[in-house]
Amino acid sequence: MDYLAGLNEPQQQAVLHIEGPLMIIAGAGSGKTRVLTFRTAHLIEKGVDPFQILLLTFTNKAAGEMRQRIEKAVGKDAKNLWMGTFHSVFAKILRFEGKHLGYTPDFSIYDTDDSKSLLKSIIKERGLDDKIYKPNVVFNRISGAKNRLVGPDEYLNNPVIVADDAAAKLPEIGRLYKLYTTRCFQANAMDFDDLLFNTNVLFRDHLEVLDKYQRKFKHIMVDEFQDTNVSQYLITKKLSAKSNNLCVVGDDAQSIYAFRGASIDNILNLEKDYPDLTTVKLEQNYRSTNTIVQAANTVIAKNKSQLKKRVFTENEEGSLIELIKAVSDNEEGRLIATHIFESKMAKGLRNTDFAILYRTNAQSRSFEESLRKLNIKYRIIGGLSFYHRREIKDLLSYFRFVVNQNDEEAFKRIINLPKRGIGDTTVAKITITAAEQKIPVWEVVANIRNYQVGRFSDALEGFSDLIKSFKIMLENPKKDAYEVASHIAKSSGLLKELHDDKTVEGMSRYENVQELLNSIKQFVDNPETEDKTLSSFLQTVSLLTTADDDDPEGDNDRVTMMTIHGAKGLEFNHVYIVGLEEDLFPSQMMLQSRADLEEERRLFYVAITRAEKRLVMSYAESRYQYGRLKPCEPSRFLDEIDPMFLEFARNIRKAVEPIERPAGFVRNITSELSSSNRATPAASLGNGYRGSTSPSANVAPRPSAVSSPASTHVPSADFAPSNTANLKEGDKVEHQKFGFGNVKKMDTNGTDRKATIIFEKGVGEKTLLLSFARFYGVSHVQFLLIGWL
DNA sequence: TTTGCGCGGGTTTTT
DNA sequence: CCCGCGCAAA
Repeated sequence: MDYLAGLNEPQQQAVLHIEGPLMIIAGAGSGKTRVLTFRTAHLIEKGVDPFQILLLTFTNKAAGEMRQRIEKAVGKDAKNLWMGTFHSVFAKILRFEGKHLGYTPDFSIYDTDDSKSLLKSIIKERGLDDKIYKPNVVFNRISGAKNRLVGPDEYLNNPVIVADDAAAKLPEIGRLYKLYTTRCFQANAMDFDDLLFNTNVLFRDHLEVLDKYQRKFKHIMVDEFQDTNVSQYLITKKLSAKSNNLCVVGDDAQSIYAFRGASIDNILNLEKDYPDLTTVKLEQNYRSTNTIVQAANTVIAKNKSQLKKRVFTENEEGSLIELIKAVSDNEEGRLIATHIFESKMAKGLRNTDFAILYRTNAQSRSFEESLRKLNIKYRIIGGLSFYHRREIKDLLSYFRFVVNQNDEEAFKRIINLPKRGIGDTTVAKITITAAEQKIPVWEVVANIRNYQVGRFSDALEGFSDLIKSFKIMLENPKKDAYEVASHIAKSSGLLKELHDDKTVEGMSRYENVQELLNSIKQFVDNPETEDKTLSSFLQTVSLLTTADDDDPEGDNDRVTMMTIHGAKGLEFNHVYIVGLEEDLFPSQMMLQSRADLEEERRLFYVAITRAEKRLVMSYAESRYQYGRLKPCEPSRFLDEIDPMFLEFARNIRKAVEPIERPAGFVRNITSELSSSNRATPAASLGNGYRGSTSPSANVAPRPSAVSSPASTHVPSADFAPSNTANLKEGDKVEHQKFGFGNVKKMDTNGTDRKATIIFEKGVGEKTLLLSFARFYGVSHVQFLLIGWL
């Protein structure tokens, strides 16, 4: 047990504890991941079969990283651990066991958009006004109920809830809940909450199944326990009832997901459910300077619901926290970007040492612009994820419908795409008929002549023939997911439609679709993929978390930007917490809806404790919103860390002047952006709120459902995108993954265009099929700044 | 059924 | 400011 040497006493205690329930209260930066890793390794060393260990993490990425670390300690055995998010692990189990509840293994997973869209249809069908019954509100209400394990019937029979809805003048919600549930079931679909809810139902009603998994999982560990909801907690409680080996790790001070049903009580009350609970507190922070630790402690000191603990550090005092006051959000962006630039130069830091954390995704705009101007590379985590882009959802919907013909939401999306002359009226008729007769939509579509659905049967028959042909291909065991997927993309006409769209947007859409196909190829080629069906790909994809949206292979030296929620579990040398303004952070909404500042404080606590060495905060005195400049007050949080604040307020930075460019800094003149695939940020970004506009295509990370190096495999593509049409020998190019290079040779083979490129960095010579390659730009098109000489 | 125009409302965080 | 919706016209 050589690894025990590096651990402090409570850490060792946690690692060595094997039998019986254990709660590890792990303060920020206290080495929680190490403890979990070593504890797992220790279990395996003591003879526990990895198949019997279930480790539930908050993101799939966290699971992957931890698996690697465990593998380092114990070797290949780590492969057999059950690890993942609650949603992904139990979705997997439901694929096997869903039959007990009437689902097939191919059930669809509805994302939030699908759920809301379905709710909207139901609301309209019931003749209710969707301005009063806002799908959003109804959905949240239903989601809340599910997370507390209140099913539709219990909902309708619960006088308190009913009275509540009546008081809110929304008495129909219970009915809607019931209908929604029925429709999802008919569609052979589960939403995110259902994955947990149904797991609970499964374990409640099918004791033989519960017993099977109780025997299977002898040791259960839950990371980020403070962010589990009742539904999740009950699953772990049931599963561990036989073995009594439940180990939870969490920090009540970092509970920031109450809005989605997480209950801090899980952690506060665990002792009641487990009288023989052993509690270990990890209170020493190894991450941050003392200044940062103390500031963080001050922020949550006034919170009422928390466990007693004292986070301390033996690290150096560190530099004072800095506060930057800007006139506007744009200036804020400039000041922060310049600050980063200066620190980088002064201390020889890399981009990855920096993170900018904000409360809402929409705030990223000003920082993007400013960083770009200083040629600092960045990446945005979160925001509009790749899989929520329209074109991606469209194609995925095709896949979903071919796999599961009951999937009503997928059906609605693709029935008239590309345009077949089937309008909303017809679609509504079909879905209503299906719902009334309690049959799947597909029944109606496939036998359209038997149903009175108007005169457009021809178009509908064309559609159903198309789906039938896809289905036949899907069921052919010789065809892998990639072949089926690319066939669907082509034959449906989706690819063609996007290819014909010559706008910048259209071309980027086309590339995204190619990118999706590419990732399916990688999924299929990946030797670690057990189940290579399209259905399995869909399941994987639906449960990706935002943090998984990362590109481990690419040029990774980038400043990270994300919401504070997204930053949980991460650490950075220098952290900027921006937009510290009243109503923004703490959020107006949060205070209105829950009238409680505590979670916002914890959020601030999380943000502060991400920093290792240096912490900078900023606020703007005015901010663009709906195109208008609005005055802002500094956040009350600045007062909450009062003693610190007074001290560092004296150190408020001078406004930073634009830096002078050192000699040798090359600026390459830009021209003609038109044929580039750059998302022309300057043009599309007004001064105001960016909303859900895609975050600058050129810097946003690529999707990596399944990541692997850019494919050298060359599938046939029918269309070559025109943005690389002018590429010729001798051109200098920048590729998203491989960096700069020179085009050595161009090959045209039918419609396929290949470029052989010699890259400057390491990778050497590569031949890339242009439709699958992504370039920032082509030399005669533009580069802003090439770099330092 | 599709398209174009005018109007109103929207902004939290995520599996 | 931008998106999505409802309504009217083609």
